[in-house]
Amino acid sequence: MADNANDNGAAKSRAGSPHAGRFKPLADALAARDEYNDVLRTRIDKACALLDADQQLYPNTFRKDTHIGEILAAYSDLDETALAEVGKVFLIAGRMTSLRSFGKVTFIKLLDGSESMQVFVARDDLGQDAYQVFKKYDIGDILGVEGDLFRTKTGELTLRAKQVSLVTKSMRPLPEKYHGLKDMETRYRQRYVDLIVTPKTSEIFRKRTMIVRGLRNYLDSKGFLEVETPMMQPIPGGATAKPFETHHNALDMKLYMRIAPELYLKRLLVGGFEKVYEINRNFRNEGISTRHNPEFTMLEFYWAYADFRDLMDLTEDMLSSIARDVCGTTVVPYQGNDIDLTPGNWTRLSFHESIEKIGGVDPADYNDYDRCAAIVRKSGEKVIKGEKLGKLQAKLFDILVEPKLIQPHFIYHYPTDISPLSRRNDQNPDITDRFELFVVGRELGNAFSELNDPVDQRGRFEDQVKEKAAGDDEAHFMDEDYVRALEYGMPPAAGQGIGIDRLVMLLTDSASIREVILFPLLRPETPQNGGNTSVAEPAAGPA
RNA sequence: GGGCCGUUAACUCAGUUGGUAGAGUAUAUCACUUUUAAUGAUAGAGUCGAUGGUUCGAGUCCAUCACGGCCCA
Repeated sequence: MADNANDNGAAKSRAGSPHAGRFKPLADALAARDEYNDVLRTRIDKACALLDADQQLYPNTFRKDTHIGEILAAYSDLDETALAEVGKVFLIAGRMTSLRSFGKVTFIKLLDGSESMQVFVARDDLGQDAYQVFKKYDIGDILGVEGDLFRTKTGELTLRAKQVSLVTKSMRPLPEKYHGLKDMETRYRQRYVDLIVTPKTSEIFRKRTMIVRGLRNYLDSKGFLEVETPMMQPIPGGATAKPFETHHNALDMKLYMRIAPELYLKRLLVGGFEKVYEINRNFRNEGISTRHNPEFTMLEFYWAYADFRDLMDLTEDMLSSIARDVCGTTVVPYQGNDIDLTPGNWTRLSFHESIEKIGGVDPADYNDYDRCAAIVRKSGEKVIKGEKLGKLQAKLFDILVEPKLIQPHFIYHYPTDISPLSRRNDQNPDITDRFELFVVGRELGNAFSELNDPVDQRGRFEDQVKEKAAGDDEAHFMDEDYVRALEYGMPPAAGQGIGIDRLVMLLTDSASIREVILFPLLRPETPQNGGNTSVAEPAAGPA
C-alpha cells in the first residue's frame, strides 16, 4: 500500500497535464513497491510535457540510414576540410548515454549497438522551439538525429544536429556513467541495463556469437552435418549427471531434460550420417558455481572412420583457428596467465602418466586399491564403499592433476570403470581410448573412440545400473533402444563434447560462467531482497 | 550443503568507542555557444536488505532469515 508521501507525489506529478492519467498505472505500481522517487517523478512530468507538446513517446517512424560504426569506419581519418567536402547528411539513432549542456549548445553521446559517437546540438541549428523540446530529453532516451559531420575544437568527429527527435522515452534512469554498474546481482538480473552501460559485457556476447559461428563454419567446412536431437528424453543418457525431470501431460509420461545429446547423435551414425554435430543446451540438476550453470551449451560432434587421436588433431586445429579469428592471436590472456593455443604446443599425456608426472604419485601406489584409497582420503576426498579403482584414480586426478593443467593438455586413456560409452583400448581392456581436454585447470572437452560393440555396451550399462541401485544417482540408465541400434552396427567412430560456455570464458578472459551467459539462473527476486518481480504462483488446476 | 565477505539515496561508495545519515555522480532550478567524468551556484532526494533481541538510545552489537559474491563440497 502506498503511503501518504507517495500519494502526494503522484498527485503532484499528475497535476496540470491532460496526459497525467496515462502514467497513473506506472506511478501507482512504483509507489506500491516504494520505488517512486523524485527522479522517476521527474521523468513522468517530462513525459507528460512531451505529450502536451504533441510529441509521441514511442513513435516507430524514424528510420536511420547509417550505423554509427559505419560513420566511424569511413570518416575517422578525415580532417576538417575533407569532412566539409563530404557534406553529406546522415540519419542516425541511438541511446543518449551522456549529456553536457552549455545553455544554447549541448554535446550528447549516442550509443548505437556497440558504437558511440558525439552529437552537437545547438539552439541556432534547431530553432528555439525544437531546442526547448530537446532539453526535455533525458539520458537513457533513444533519439534520432539528422546532421552532418564536423570536427570539434578538440578534434573529435561529431555529428552536427539539424534535427533531433525522440524515438523512445526512457522512464528509468541509467546507472552512473563513470563507475557504471558494479553490483553483480543487478548486472545479471537486469542484463539489459548491463548491456547498455558496460561495454565489456556486450563485447563478450558478440565474441560468444563469433565463437559459435566459428565452430559451425569450421565443422561445416569439414563436411559435418548440423542436426537437432531431443532435448526432452525418456531416458537421459550420454553423461554422468543428475537430470531435471518433467512430465508430459497428454502422454502422461515422465520426461527428462537432456544431460547430453550423445546417444541420439550416435544413433545417427548407425543411420548412415558419418559426420554430425549439434550445438545446443544441456541441463544438469546440480550445483551452481563460477564454472557451472544448470543449463549450458555444448558442442558434440561425431566422426565415423576416425579415432580419438584424429580428434586431438582436429581439436587443436579448430580451437586455435577460432582463437585466431576471435582474439587475433593463438596466445590468449586468461586471468593473468598467457594460454598458448598454438597448434603443436598442446601437451598429450596419458591419464596414468599425468598422475605420476604431474600428480607425483607412484604407479605402485595408484595401481594398488588400498594405497590409492588412502591417498584419496588423505587429500580430503571421501571413498565410497565398493567404489572401483578407476573411480579412485579419477578422484586422485581431480585433486592432484587437473588444477595444474593450465596450458592445453589432452589427457588420454581413461580407466574403463569411469568411461561407460568409450571403446576399450585394444592392448589394455582396463583403459579406454578416451581423452579429456584441460585448459586453465578445467575440463573443456571430453572425447573418445566410440564403443560400438553392442555386447560390451550392454555389459557396461548393466554395471551402471548396479551402481545406480547402490545409490549413485549420477550413474547411467540402461538404454535398450541404444543397444539395439548398436546391434544393427555402428561404424567405428570418434566423438567429442566441448563446453561452449567454458570456451567462451577462456577466449574472453571471464572468471565466471555467469559473465558469458546472458541470463544466468538466479533465485527469484522477492520484496524482501529488494526485488520487484512477482513470482508466478504454481498453476492452478483447470477451472 | 559448509566457510568467509557484502546488502546505506536512482548509481558508485563513506559512515569513528552505539547518540535519529554523508560525499561524488544522476535529478531539479539558475548561469554558460566547443565539452570529453565540462564548470559554477542552489535545492530536493534514505523503512541504512527483512524480522526479532540487547540498550535510555542500533546503520553500528547479537540472533534468525532473504538475496548476492568468492572459496570449498
